[in-house]
Amino acid sequence: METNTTEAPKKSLNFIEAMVEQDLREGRNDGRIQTRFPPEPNGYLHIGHAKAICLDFGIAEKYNGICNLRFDDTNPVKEDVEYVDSIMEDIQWLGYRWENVYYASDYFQQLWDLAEKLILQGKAYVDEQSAETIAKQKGTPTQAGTESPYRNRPAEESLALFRKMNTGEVAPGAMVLRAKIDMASSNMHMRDPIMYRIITDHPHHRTGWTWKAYPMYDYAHGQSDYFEGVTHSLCTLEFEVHRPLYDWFIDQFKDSDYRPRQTEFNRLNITYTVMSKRKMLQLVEEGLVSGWDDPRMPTLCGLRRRGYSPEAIHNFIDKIGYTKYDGIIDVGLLEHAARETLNKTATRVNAVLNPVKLVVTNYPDNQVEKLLTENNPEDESAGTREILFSKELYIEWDDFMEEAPKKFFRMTPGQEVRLKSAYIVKCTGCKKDAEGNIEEIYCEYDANTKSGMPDANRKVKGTLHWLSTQNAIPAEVRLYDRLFNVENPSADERDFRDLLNPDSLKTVSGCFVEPWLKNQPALAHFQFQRTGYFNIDPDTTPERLIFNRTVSLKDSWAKEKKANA
RNA sequence: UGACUUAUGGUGUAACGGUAGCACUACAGAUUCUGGAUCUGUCUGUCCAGGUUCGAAUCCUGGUAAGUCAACCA
Repeated sequence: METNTTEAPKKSLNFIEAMVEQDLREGRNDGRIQTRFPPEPNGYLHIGHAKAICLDFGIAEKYNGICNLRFDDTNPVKEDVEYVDSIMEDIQWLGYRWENVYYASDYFQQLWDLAEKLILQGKAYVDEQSAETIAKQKGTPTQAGTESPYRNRPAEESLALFRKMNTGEVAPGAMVLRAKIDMASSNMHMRDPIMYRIITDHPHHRTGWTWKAYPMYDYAHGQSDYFEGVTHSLCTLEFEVHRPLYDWFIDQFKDSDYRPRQTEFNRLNITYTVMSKRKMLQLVEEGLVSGWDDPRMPTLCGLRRRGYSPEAIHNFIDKIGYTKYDGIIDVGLLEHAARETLNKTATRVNAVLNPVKLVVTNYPDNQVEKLLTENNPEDESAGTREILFSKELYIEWDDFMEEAPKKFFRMTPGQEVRLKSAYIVKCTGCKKDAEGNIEEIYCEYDANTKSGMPDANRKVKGTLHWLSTQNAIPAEVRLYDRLFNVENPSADERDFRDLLNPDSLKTVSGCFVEPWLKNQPALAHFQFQRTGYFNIDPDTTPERLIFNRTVSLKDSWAKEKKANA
């Protein structure tokens, strides 16, 4: 008796979902689930952030919780509203809605009050040593640090100085507030970490010049979680060593059973790609790419411009999973996710990237026919459209060989091929100039083999895409390849700029496409039949139609050619 | 020569003490009006050494390897 044959196979939980379900079973935090996505507004979101976003928002969605967006804006030197806007746009593009938007800067007063309390309890002190001295005293991972001479100053003294830190009376760098924990801890982060530093030369993007002393990440982040009622604070592996400090701060202030908990997962690495904000910024600033939204960039705006849909991103994130193992994902998986998603939705069109003229010698000179072709064989509801056939056509250079190997199923003298949605034609030769360069190719068509007619079912090995010279319109096509030549640029000892792939962008002009593509909106995506998935670049103007290649189609002929080369 | 974390085919990810499975890749075949798509099949794996157990990828001990940490960044 099989009762559940119609049920989808149960997808196994990742370790975070398993943890959440256990927390739910145990009634932790009253069964409440709350997460947050906490970007610093100092750069554009990339595919690695998408992984975190899908987890933060996904967990909340799945377990009837809420997820807030919180900007961790505690360092006015680096942050800007420009980034706030793009971050919100990208999250929404991915299809998520936050419950609330918060800013760590919303809590500056609360954080300040708590810090004063900590000082009064003798758990924090103002240190007047220089940054260098403090760094030196910190010790090394294998060597304990030494205590600051200011460590045991009276609490009232620290409090008075702390207040001065925020009035402008104290120069940046002259004083910091430190938590008094353990200078001998094996965890460097517990060696009296800095809680506040003075920044006076940059206005904060939200609070302006109001504050002179700003809280550091470790203090502000955990407490913000606590203020908001976050239950699951999910972050990447490099924050693992921060967790004891996160917990320490929570312990100092916690006044009920509620407690947020930090859990770390592996960040996303992809082959032939860099995922560091610093390196991306460098690529942009040094003009090595055209901008944050260069289609070769792993930023969300770059992927969007490249032709990736939110569905393709989700599809990819679903495949890679969440663990604590710091590996590197094959970029082929990202490409596969794009093909898989686009295959179902992209309208098939004819586009000839590298055209050569094909003359159907036995076709009437001035005749033109309208033929029907399907928009998407994967989706019958996509319907059909008309295309124009005439005596003179364009086909790809790659589809002709005067002397071809046996496995070449395309245009070569004496061989029959099908012109997609049109006729079966037989190649009869070509015309050459004085130097022997081929100028045009000749063939004869069989009038009884028009698509839909009985003779059209004749077996031919190859089917070619084509365009009529009567109505094809010119276009520019940008072909993208991986940005880097080495699998793992971050692990390479050479300067990452020396590892760039010089052929990551090939601009091809003189292409031809179907005329109706002129009127499509930016980012609209298509499959260029037998070639790949392409979308309309926002640089497109009425005079200049530009396409980006999102990803090529799998090409077993290219593989065959390579194998025999 | 410290602390924390991790280790399953080429890559990523399952198996929660009981048949090592899935996806991508690669390779073969079927099919096809896209050399696309689809379908079928094949190759390849539990880091090492001990221990506990009827039984270990899973638990324990010890190695080995990798990642992270010494910003007044987040």
